[in-house]
Amino acid sequence: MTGDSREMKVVPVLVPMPAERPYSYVLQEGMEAVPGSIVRVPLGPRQVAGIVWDTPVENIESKRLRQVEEIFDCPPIDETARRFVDWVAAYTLTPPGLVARLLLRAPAAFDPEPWSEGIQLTDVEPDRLTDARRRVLALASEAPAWTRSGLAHAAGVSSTVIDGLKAQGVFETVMLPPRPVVPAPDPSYALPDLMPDQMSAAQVLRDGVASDRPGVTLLDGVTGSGKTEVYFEAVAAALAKGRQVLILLPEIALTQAFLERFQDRFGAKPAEWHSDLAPRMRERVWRQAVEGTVRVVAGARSALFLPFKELGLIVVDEEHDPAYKQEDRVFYNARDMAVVRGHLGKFPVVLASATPSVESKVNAMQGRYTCVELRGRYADAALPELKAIDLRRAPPARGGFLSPALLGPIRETLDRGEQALLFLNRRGYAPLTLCRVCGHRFQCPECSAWLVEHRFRGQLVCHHCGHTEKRPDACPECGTVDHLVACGPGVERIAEEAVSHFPDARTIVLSSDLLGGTKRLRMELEAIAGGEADIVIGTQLVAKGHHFPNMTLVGIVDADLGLANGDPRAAERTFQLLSQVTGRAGRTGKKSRGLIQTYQPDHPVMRAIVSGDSSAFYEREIAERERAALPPFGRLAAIIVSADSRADAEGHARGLRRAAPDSPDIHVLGPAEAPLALVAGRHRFRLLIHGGRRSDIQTFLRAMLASGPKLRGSVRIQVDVDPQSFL
DNA sequence: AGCACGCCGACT
DNA sequence: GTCGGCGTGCTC
Repeated sequence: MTGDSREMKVVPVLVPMPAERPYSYVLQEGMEAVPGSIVRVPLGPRQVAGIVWDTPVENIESKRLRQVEEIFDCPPIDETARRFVDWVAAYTLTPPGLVARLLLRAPAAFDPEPWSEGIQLTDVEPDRLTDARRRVLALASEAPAWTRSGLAHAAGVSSTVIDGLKAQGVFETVMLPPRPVVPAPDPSYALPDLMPDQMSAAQVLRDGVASDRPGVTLLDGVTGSGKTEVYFEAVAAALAKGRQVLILLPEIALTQAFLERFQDRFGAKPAEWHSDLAPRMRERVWRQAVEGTVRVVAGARSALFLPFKELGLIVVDEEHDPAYKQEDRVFYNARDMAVVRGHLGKFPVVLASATPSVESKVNAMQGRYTCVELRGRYADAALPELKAIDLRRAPPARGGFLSPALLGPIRETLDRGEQALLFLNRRGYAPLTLCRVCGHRFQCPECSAWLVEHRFRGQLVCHHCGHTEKRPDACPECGTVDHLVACGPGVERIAEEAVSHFPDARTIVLSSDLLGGTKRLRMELEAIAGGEADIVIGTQLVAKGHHFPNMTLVGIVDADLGLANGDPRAAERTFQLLSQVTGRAGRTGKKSRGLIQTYQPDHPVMRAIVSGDSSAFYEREIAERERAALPPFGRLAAIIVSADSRADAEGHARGLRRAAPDSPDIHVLGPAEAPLALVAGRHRFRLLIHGGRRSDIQTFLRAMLASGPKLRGSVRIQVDVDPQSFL
């Protein structure tokens, strides 16, 4: 070796920005990095954390290279997690750097947690004993080490007592390792008492975990059939094997009640991971996941990107829930990516739901997933009696929206001292306001959607873009005063109607525009569960999580709402939503019922809900999707327009339909649902195409470019993958 | 993603 | 004459 060519060690580093490939950096003298090491590197004017990657480094002029500043004292991100980042990046058309950023969401966690100072007993005897000293010494021998304040507090003495003993040498200082965020769960803490079908289902899941058999199991069980207890057995099996477990839940379902159920089974709570976790806790969970201290994490979708040391099972509860889709920056569906992570890590994945998504049903039918069904219900959770109210036969009184066939049962429920829930998935007072004189309709100036009246706030609000304006008294078109009429119902209007019928009942409206945010919402939900309301009128946020022990009547105000909005998943969503909402009435132990107001009592969704048998509904839905070449059957070019978010996409779709009337059917789905993307310009505009032949897509694009909205720059096809190729 | 640079409209 | 809008380009 010649003197001037001292060996320079160059490493690829994935930096947290939209780079298509890792950047190259030079290691300083004596630095040792392996793939997965977390490093601090200069990037432009600032310093960022990046991950040492393993794709070969290509030649960069050496004068452009900059040095790695620091290698963090942190276990390297493992091979599986790195392949997962690459996979997600390729599948979602996201630069790998941005995906890597999801893994690095806890900046302070790259340095080890500090050890804290503690004390432990020595052989030295104190010079004399006092009452306080006796208590301290008695307690101190019960554990190997204590913190100074912890021991003082436990013994009920001032910490000066400890200081005195320490000065004599009775205690000595020791360094204590960081405290685990949660105690270790014990897989055999409280073995459950399972019913026969739960037992066999649990056995299937346990076997999958025990035999290290990777693969996906769809756990399909009606509300109240005990799915949670069943998948807890899979969790127990994974824990017993020394593996970590991730339980994914839609954010709203991550409740105290769930954590307590887990604690009842395993003797300790799981670590939590969600968006409003305190930063300090977030860092501790991240660090303890990578070090393997934390054994079970219950988290929202972003928990999928925690750098687990030895993950051995993922459970996706409520797998059908749209909250698993992330539609900003990195577009992904956490349920699908969980399947991928399991596949790459060669461990099992359990998808649980009472109303599985059509995709998962198809995957189960076609043998990609193992299907485990739970049919039975606990005795004390008998199904509610469900009935459709045919609004053509029993119409509401003029100007109202509640049928006499629903009002009667509400009265009876109130008379029994029980609670009623009226469900309407529409915020505000009325979805449309018009002028009775000239017919003017209030529209959003930004996006041309109808403005929704919010009477409590005295505003007109666009539910699309958030635009608000004051509700005027006069028509802006013809100037006539006091002739504006509200059309159609929203929850506020239903509340008004309920109050007029039942003035003595305590009525409450629950919707996401409730002032006071999630905290207030949680309090309201608890108050309702505690019996502080008689009639609850709510949007879809009442569908999840909470148990209302005295809720014996559920009325669906407009079951048809949402069936006719052009969304290819409209029927599926409605089925899932209605079945969750009617399920709110089924867990009381008392006789309960669900009444469903509809103009289409023969619609497959209504039949499925009322009969409790969804098989015909799924069959039809699958056939329909297959015919229309919609997901999960992406064979033909079903064109989906999308942009940076679903709301944006709706706007683009409207523009596109106007500009290119000959374009194929345009279905708007969120970006997270579409694996093949055409990118026009840079960020502005994204067309996502589900399935389809490249030639069809190009034909469509050519037509669109000729007649469509102005597209910046060139249009290119980035990726071409089959939506199910990961299985 | 962040950040700098750069080129056209309303202001002390 | 400048402040500041956001369009464009770059980061090993």
